[in-house]
Amino acid sequence: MPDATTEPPLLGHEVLAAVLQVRDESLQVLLWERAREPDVHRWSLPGGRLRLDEDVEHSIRRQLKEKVDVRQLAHVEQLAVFSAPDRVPGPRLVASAFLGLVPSDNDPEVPPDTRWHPVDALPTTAFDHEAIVRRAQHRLRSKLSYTNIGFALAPPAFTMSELREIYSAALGYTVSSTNLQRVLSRRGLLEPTGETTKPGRAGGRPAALFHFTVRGMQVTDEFAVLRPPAAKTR
Amino acid sequence: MPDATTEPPLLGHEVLAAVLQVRDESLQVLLWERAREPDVHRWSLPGGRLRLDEDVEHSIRRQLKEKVDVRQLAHVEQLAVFSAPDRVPGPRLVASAFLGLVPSDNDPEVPPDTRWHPVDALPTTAFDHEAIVRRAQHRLRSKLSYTNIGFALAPPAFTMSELREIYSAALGYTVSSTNLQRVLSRRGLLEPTGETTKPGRAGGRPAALFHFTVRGMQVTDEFAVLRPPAAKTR
DNA sequence: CATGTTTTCGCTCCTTAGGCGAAAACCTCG
DNA sequence: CGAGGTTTTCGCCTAAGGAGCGAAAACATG
Repeated sequence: MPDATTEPPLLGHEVLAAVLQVRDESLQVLLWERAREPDVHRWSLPGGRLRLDEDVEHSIRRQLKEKVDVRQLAHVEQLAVFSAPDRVPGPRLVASAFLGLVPSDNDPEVPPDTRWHPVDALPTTAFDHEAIVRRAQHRLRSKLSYTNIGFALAPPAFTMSELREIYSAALGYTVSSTNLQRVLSRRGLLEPTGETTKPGRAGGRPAALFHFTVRGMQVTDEFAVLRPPAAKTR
Repeated sequence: MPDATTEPPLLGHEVLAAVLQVRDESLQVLLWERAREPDVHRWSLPGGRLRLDEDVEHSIRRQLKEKVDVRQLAHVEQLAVFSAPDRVPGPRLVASAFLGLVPSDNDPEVPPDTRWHPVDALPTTAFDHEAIVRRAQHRLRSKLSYTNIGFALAPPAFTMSELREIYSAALGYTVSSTNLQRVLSRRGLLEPTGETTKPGRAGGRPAALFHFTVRGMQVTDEFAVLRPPAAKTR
């Protein structure tokens, strides 16, 4: 409520993103190494200050574009606000945290101080950034199960084995490609392209290529377990 | 990143809550009528400025305690940050929005300028508060289906008919008490207390009383559709 | 005690997740 | 070029959870 009774407290606001990608069979997050105090040499999430003329979504997209070359962000969503008064030393700074997803087929160019780190083997992180990564990881895992967010981790076309590996890496447990295909197809999210890949040098049956349908390409958190009444088909 | 290179922009931060409760068979939200410009006489969400010594969760809880007497908030969770530069007139103000849930059995005392409004018949709201209410409603509906958040809307003990009405009102469509009981019981969230109610003046079989189990009393968004491998029983 | 009302329970059906093994389709090597 | 090895695909089955429906149970009233 914009009242100017006394003096309203003003504070800094930053946006941070845990950008996740499956690479080398594991889920990894993009971090850069701090060169200055505080928390020198600790690893922190990309992001930066919120400008006065932009909302947080614009801001995180701009910052990611500026600091690291991540144009192919397939999905970005808010995670939560991190606002503990002492979350960073110095003047109060509130953070809007985001989850970003990059399809596994591209390898964006990143500055020299920036690296991908497996989320299961994080280096010492700065401030509360590890908590943010954990939150991102948890959100991704949940949504992989009950939404179609998987498309944001997968390349435009893929074999079921490839998709299986992506899902397995992100979920942290092995999923079978048989079942994965069934589930995604049944929901109308998956479609064969018609093409097949040539088998590896070890032989094996050539794999069919799939891609997500248009319907599968935007995130829907529509997924009821207590379903709406059965729409009475006649 | 706390760098003092140039001058980091400072901005105001408020916390707002869409407090929802099922009353009179419909899902309602707590709003108060603005007495001052801007947006006089429009209805807005309870909340207020974030203080420098508290995080947003503390802040919203404090503000709700101060402005309206809602001590029995069964559940509070972050919704999202609303940060459009022009979301309120005047100096920049970012909002952290929350969802709050009040069990249907209590009728908290509220100030005279404050009213409950059915979410399906909102009055003209101030600023972007309607969007926040919509978001809250959507979040509630989703989570009712795939989590056990329902306990926060229900009284400590209830009949299945009562719970059915609560769920129906919140979800916006009729659910059967038979199925509701089955689903919740199977998940180990529901338990009969052993007691029964006396039937109304119209007669009828006395209804058994239920309550949520301890396990059902904290929100778990654990709900995988792609389930972890079957834990190999034997 | 007949009638009306509300709740509860048992049975069945359908959809979806998951498992498993056989068949299909390719490779390489002798 | 056929045997053996590899990888993918497909069909068939099971299990589990959600949903529907009607009968039975348990009360009230006149």
